[in-house]
Amino acid sequence: MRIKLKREHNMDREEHLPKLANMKCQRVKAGGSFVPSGQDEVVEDEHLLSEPKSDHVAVDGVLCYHEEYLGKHYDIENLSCELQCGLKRDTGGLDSYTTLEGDDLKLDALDGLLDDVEEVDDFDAANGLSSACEDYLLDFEYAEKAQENDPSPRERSLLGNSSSESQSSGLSASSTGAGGLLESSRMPIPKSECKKDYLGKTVICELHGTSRNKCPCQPTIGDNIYGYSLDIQNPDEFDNDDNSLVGVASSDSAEACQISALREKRLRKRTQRYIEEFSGLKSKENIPIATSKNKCGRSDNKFHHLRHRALRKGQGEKSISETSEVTLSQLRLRWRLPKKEVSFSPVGLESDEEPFVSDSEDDSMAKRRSRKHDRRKHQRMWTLSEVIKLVDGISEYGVGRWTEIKRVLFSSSAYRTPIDLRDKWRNLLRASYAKVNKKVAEQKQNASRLLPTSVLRRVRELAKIHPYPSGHSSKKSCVGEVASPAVPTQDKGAPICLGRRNVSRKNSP
DNA sequence: CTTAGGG
DNA sequence: CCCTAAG
Repeated sequence: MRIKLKREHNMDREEHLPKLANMKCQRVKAGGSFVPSGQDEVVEDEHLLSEPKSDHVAVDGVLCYHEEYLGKHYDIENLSCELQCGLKRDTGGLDSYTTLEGDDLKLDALDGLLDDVEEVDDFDAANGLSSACEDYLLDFEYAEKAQENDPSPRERSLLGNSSSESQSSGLSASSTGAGGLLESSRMPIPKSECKKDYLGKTVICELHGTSRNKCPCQPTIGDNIYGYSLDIQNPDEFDNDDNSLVGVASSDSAEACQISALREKRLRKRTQRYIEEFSGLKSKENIPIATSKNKCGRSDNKFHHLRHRALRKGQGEKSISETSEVTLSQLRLRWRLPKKEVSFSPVGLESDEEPFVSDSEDDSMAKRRSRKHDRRKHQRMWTLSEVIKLVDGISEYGVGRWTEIKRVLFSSSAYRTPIDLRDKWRNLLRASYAKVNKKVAEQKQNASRLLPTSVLRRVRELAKIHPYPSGHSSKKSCVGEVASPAVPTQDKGAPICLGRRNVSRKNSP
């Protein structure tokens, strides 16, 4: 999105702009559900790919096949020239597009491009770093160009600076002139390719420089180069953006895999792998996980927010911080961590659990599965709030109505299945029994890890009411009894059970 | 499909 | 958590 907008703004020829703008908007909206959009787009892409037309080619090229095309159809020089032209005009560099876009073809190409971008974004979308991918892609092209073109040294220097800046700055860099330049340069490339005829030759100075800068070393071209450049360049970006990248990689990995499988070959593969590795290495940084569910919002917001969040982190949003701001690495750890951290989060606060982690988690999970065939889904700690919800749900709906409870209380948390609820309940019961038997003393000892007494009490009560195995004894519908018998150990003054839960449900069936 | 039960 | 059997 951002890029697109940028382009529009940048475009010198505003006449065309409106068109593009509209188109873009539509697309975006239509795509609105970034994730879902994938299918259609994919189809399109394929279609495009199949077709030899330059326009399509351009698009494709952007995504994956860029190299081939370059080799076959284009003179890099031309491209670079065009690109540069665009760049020259303004740092935005999108101009090239604008010029190109005048034609329908151009538009198409653009759309395709955009779509692709969006798709890419989709991946990221979850995480909200749309730009990262693009940058990534662009970089590739970039590298290629660099290789092919012979940039003049001086140019290089110029661009070099800018490029470096952009990288360093990370995503935000785009905003900066340098960043903009880079992006623009990259973006235009595809078009320029298509259009190379059009622009034919403008001067490339700047571009070359940039490209050069980045990948001065690469002698050869081709996949190797591709990878090469990638490695070289990305690190920086990753560092800066790694959040986004990582997030991206993690997010939607499943979808990504599917979609990517179609076209993306090396591009995505590398990225993911790369990302993963990096993520592993870079546990250091915190990656905020997107909390908001709506995808659109996400993509846009994330980007900006990420940093802010990082900054804010220290502050005290307990509940939120816990959930929302989890690094990938942290997340992993967290799965294995003792409950403490999680369980103690303030109960009420978590608006809940799920939003934040769910996406990232799912992604990560998917990722892992895909990678390792791990069957076991990584454990997700039950938070106190969750437990409470569960208990409430059970009290309300009765034991055994896991799906109901799931639906009502845990609808937000995708990762909790009815079975999970049941299992959790089972464990709670066990715990409650244990406690009862052992008495308070132990509770105190373990207190830190254990559930709050209130919860325990409730669990116990429920347990009495319905013994886990559905074979509930219809026994006590009434509260009074329940409270009295076993619970002595604790001081609970008032019978908790009564108020809320009706036992009735259970009996009925 | 959902639940129970066991691993 | 996962897997399987049973309703």
